[in-house]
Amino acid sequence: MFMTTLWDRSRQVAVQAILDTAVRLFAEQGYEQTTIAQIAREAGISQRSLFRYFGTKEDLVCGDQEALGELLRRTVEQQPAEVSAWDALRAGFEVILTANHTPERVLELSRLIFATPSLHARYIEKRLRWQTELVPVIQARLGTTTDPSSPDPRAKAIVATAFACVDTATELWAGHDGRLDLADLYDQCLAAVRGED
Amino acid sequence: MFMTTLWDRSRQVAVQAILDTAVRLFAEQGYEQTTIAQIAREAGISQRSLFRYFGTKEDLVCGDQEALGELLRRTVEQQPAEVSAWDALRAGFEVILTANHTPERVLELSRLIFATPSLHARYIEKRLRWQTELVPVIQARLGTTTDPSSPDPRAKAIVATAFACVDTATELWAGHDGRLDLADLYDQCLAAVRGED
DNA sequence: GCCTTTCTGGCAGTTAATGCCAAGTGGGCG
DNA sequence: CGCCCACTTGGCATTAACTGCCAGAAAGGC
Repeated sequence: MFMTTLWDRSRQVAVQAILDTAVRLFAEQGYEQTTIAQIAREAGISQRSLFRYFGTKEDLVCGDQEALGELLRRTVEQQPAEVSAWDALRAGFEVILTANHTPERVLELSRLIFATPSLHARYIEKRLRWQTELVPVIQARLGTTTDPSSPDPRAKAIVATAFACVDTATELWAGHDGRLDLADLYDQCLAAVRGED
Repeated sequence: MFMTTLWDRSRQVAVQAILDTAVRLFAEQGYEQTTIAQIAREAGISQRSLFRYFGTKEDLVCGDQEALGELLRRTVEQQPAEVSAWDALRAGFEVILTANHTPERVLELSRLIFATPSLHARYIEKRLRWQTELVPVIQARLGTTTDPSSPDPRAKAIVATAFACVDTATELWAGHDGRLDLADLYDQCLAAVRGED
């Protein structure tokens, strides 16, 4: 049923308000210099409730990635069978890009993540979970290896490399204030790695 | 001068004692369940001094990586000019591998790192610093790009990919209790990514 | 309107980490 | 040996990120 309870709605509003406050403060004075207490105060919420919405401070920046990971996996999975592993991953990344928030918000968050080592690390860690979910999908697309006695690292390696290129492209993109084309940068990274193309 | 003062020596002893205590406790009861207070108590040192030796709890596991990063950078840098970027990086990784502790200790630490999210994040963070240090070295080996107007993502992408393969190989290696050859796994990963070879 | 379910806020407590200061210890020197 | 300087150590207080607990408020079903 379309039972959007008031709880759900006010929750959505609260989450957005907290998120806006947090991102603004992070941009103004840096991530480490901003305390949870300050965010809670300015967002008009108790510290305790803030921790109920976002389990950790880092989740304020890279928290909503679970849904995106699911979208990515499904997109890659549903590519036609004749599409190569690399192209399937590329298609997935493309969808994620457009499904994201506004480009300005993405740019702001990217800058924050790449400027804060602990955030960058946590961000990559979240993405590692996406990677493990994608490995079987890519493995299926590669077919079985000729030697079934030793484990097949191909899928793992391909997925890890694709993400490394996404990361590299995003960092460059954020460093140039979004003036370059992200998809184009990704292609350049992949070309540099794979030689031909 | 070769002035190995008593301070330096006792410092070395203390560091080793703390490290042994910490790794043992982490293996016995897990990383998160072990407190700094407990490590300090069992190592016979004050909590305050422990923090002077190791700035953070995470450094107890992946702390001595600064020296390794330096070694890696220098090794890659000193490869002959005719060695390709990929081979130079491979040579660097090879040196690091053998320069490390005993394989058992490495295996133990790897398992701990891959099993503990916060440790994994910190480990990634340290490696990201290695990457940024290596990018100019690889860039020099690649030569300048034909189009100087747009930034050159090649070095960044190559370094990121090489590390992604190291990470993939290490995870597989740790998952198989070190029964496989790490260098061999790395080569397989790179072959899967780069096609030929 | 009443009762159950769920959410909220405050409070105390834990843990990692940092600054400060007094006390201890090694090392050089007359 | 005794003295002084440099450096280290340990305890204390403090901060910031979390977590558990409990009382009270708000929402939803009847």
